[in-house]
Amino acid sequence: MGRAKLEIKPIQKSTNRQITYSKRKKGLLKKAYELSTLCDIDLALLMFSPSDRLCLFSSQTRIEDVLAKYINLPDQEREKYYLLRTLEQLKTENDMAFQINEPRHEAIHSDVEELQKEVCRLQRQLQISEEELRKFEPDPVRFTSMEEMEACETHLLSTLTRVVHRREHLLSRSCEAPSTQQSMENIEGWEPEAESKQARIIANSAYASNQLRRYICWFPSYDLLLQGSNSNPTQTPK
Amino acid sequence: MGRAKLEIKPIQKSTNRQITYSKRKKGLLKKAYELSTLCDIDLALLMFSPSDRLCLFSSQTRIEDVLAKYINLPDQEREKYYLLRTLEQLKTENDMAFQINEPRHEAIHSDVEELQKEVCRLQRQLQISEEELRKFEPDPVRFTSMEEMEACETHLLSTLTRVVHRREHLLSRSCEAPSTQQSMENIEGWEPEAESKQARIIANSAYASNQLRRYICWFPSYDLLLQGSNSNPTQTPK
DNA sequence: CGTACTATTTATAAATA
DNA sequence: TTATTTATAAATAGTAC
Repeated sequence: MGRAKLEIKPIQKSTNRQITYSKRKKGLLKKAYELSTLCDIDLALLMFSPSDRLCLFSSQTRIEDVLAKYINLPDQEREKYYLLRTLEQLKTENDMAFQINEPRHEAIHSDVEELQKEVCRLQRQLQISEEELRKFEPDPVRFTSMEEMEACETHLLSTLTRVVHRREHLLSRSCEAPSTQQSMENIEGWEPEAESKQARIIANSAYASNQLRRYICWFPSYDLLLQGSNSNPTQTPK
Repeated sequence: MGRAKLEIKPIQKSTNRQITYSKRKKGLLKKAYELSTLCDIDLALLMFSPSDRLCLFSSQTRIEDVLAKYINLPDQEREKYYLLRTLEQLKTENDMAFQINEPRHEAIHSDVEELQKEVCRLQRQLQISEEELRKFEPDPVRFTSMEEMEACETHLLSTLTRVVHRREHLLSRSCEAPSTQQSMENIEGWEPEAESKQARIIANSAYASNQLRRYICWFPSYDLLLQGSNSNPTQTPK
């Protein structure tokens, strides 16, 4: 349509390209609007102008919902494979529906495949991190076996032990005899060390030592965990 | 175009609607292809057929990148606000660009706003869950204060205690005197209870009781944690 | 950049196979 | 159903403002 037939290939002249974009964008938006209205369907159209500005059309909220589904995958288990399935259908559909004598099929195909891979990858990643979180934040009612419960306990205990040892290690480096209550009360006069992170830690240890003492009182068994430590263990208060 | 002028409003007859969809979909895809080729732009088109089947077109990989950005938000901090920004631009642009005498502007506007809210909500949610995970999986070297370290320990300990109490509770419900080694060896003859979850748990407790005994040997201080439990505490083996 | 004007091409509604 | 034909409506390339 138009005075002359225009070959479908990139327009070289920048001004012409911009003009054509403006005109055809308007047309495409109108067509999209008409189709979505006539057939009462959800439709979204996203494009970037030659100067890379975003232009968007969407008929309903469905497309946003699809994006939300992408994002909310962890929460909405039942919709997890929705997209993957529709993309699979699409690969077939595209070859059927897109009957233009241009070598676009391949590009579309590989785009879709990349998208599918990405979705798969993300689903795997999600599954992994969900499992990881379950290890830490278990719902005790949900346990189905004692082994599971024990694995959880072991995991928590080892993390806890690691943290406790770390603190114990830091305390022992900060004063020569941190194992007695006497010496723990003396740590208020320390000089912070050079290393920035440790300096900050040690600057807080006067407060921390008191907290630790109270902590041990609350949990009499707790200090026993420290006995596995390489550094001097804190003694149980009598 | 066509024998008669067609009003742009939802087609009532299902068959006609389906026919019009097929025809206009093809046309829209062609237009989208032509525009994206002529102007060398990134373009994506997503639509759902009247029977809710997905049809997609995309000119390059850009749109997938945008989706990937949505999805990868947690990983790619620097691109976190890209979409939000472009959506902001869009709100202005839409009013300018979409010059059709139809009351679509408002709908588009509110769609965009919803999207923006969704993005904000997800960013908040992400931040929260990241913090939550840090509580569980701390890098001890990263601690900047003793309070932080202690908060972490308390958190781990309370989770651990919760799990331990839960197990203790289940064991005590499953046999009358779970506190002696003798009675723990007798639990192999239990009748599983009616409740499905608990039934599964209890079916495993013969094995579990042995595991627990070994566990207590490995961590002599561990059973002391149980003393805060409401149910009968497990005794420390002598 | 936007509009307005055509001469043409293109899309497609309705009919038909 | 789905594909093809045909008459007509719509889009737009080139042009000028």
